Amino acid sequence: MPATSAAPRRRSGIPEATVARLPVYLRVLTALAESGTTTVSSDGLAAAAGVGSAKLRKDLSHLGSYGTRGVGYDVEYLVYQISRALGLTQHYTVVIVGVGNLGHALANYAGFATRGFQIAALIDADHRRVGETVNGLDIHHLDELETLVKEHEVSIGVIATPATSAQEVCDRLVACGVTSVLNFAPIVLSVPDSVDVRKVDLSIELQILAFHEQRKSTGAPGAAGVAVPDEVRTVAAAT
Amino acid sequence: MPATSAAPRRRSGIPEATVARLPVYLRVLTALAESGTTTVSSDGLAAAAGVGSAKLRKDLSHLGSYGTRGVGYDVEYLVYQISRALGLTQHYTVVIVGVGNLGHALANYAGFATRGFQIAALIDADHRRVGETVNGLDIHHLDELETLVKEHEVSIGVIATPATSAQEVCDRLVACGVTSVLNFAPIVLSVPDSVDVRKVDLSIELQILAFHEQRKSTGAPGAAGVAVPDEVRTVAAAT
DNA sequence: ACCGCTTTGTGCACCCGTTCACAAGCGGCC
DNA sequence: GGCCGCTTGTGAACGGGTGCACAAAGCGGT
Repeated sequence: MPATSAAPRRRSGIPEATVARLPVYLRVLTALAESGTTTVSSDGLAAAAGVGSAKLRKDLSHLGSYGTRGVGYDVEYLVYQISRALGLTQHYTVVIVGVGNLGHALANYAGFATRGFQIAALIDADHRRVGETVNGLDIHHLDELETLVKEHEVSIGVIATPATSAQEVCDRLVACGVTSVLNFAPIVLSVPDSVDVRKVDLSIELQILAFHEQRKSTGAPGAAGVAVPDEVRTVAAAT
Repeated sequence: MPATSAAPRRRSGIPEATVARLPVYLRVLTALAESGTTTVSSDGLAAAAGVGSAKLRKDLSHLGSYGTRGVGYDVEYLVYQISRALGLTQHYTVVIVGVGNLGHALANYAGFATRGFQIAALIDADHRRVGETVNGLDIHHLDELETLVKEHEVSIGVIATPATSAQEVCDRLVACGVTSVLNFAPIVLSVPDSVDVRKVDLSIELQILAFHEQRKSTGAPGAAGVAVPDEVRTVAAAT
């Protein structure tokens, strides 16, 4: 059965919506730290992260009271606390399955290593790619998936394969102990409830933007209720 | 400085949460159509999309009553209605800025063209890449950005540049009329309220997974048989 | 030592989204 | 033609998230 969606997982004290924002705060804070800033107010941090200051304070309050009234937050300390809350003080091992264009991009992505994620292996189904090296990482064949996952105690699998093989790869990952999956293939994966899946879908994001584009181009001042226009007015698009 | 507002956008009749799921339904439906299925029930469609059937029906009810009680939904008709609701019956032109690994992946991604998004141009700051061809598309230099955007009436910009140049590129896109931005760079972009921004952030997704991994490993070990060192028992008193 | 300024942390009310449960509606079977 | 089973569409209850507004709490200046 597909788990999916936002389950009411409250075993931890931190709301899911907050968890989703913590990495953003973390990134902004590390940038601040590198620029030499030692202290930041909730207003400042909120502005940099693109959220409201009240929301930010409430988010941080779920981790504990790590600010100083009248002053703000100590950047370095907050970085540590957020990292710990997110579990980034541990090390996670990752495999990337599918070394096409996207797989290459992922293998070269700096954001992985800098947050404690170690890429244990790149895996591809194409024998011709096996043996190649991307960003210092060897490409292994799909046959070795189980061996590699167990050997490196991989806990997170990244699927960057074509849609047709994504479910099969996912099943194999889950079967040998992977408990979290990041899926870039444009399909809905079925996994046991015990496995977390997050998906990143380029096409979906574009379509959501298209929806908002449409709203803008239809003028739409205050239409309520409404006759659904079968035809939409485009500004100047005649093909 | 206009910070990005994650405010509830209620200007259209369709809730934002529903809009985010419509592309998923659309994908499942097109797959069904290709496999020859002509009608589908809310239960069947919901299962394939990984959501609850009640939620699916409520989502679709926002578009209108396009189902037949006792029967289900006509696949082809529903595809059309969702496409129309999302604005995919219109034609959108896209530029991709930054032709690194990720840019290549995007340029080759089939999901763009198949949903009515046309890539007008690939743009990169590196002169050495200019003139190359990716997936039949020429790479132009960053200097031509304004010209290309205006000439092709681009409405959506995709930013796949390094973080350092993302804000500048974004500003230039907005300045010459782009009203929607899909950002892959790991920074928070500042844009006027009139511009929609969606971000896709690999690192953030991984960190969210890490959080859930942590929860699993600190909870009940013994599922799946992967031994994890449990040195992270720093839990403060939970009230 | 006190006062006033600043900023955090949070109680509260509101709103969006999810879920349940069921009446309404449609097709097919007898 | 009437009944029966199936499925949609939706009213209503519920829960989580957001934003407001303010009291509590430090710090610096006098």
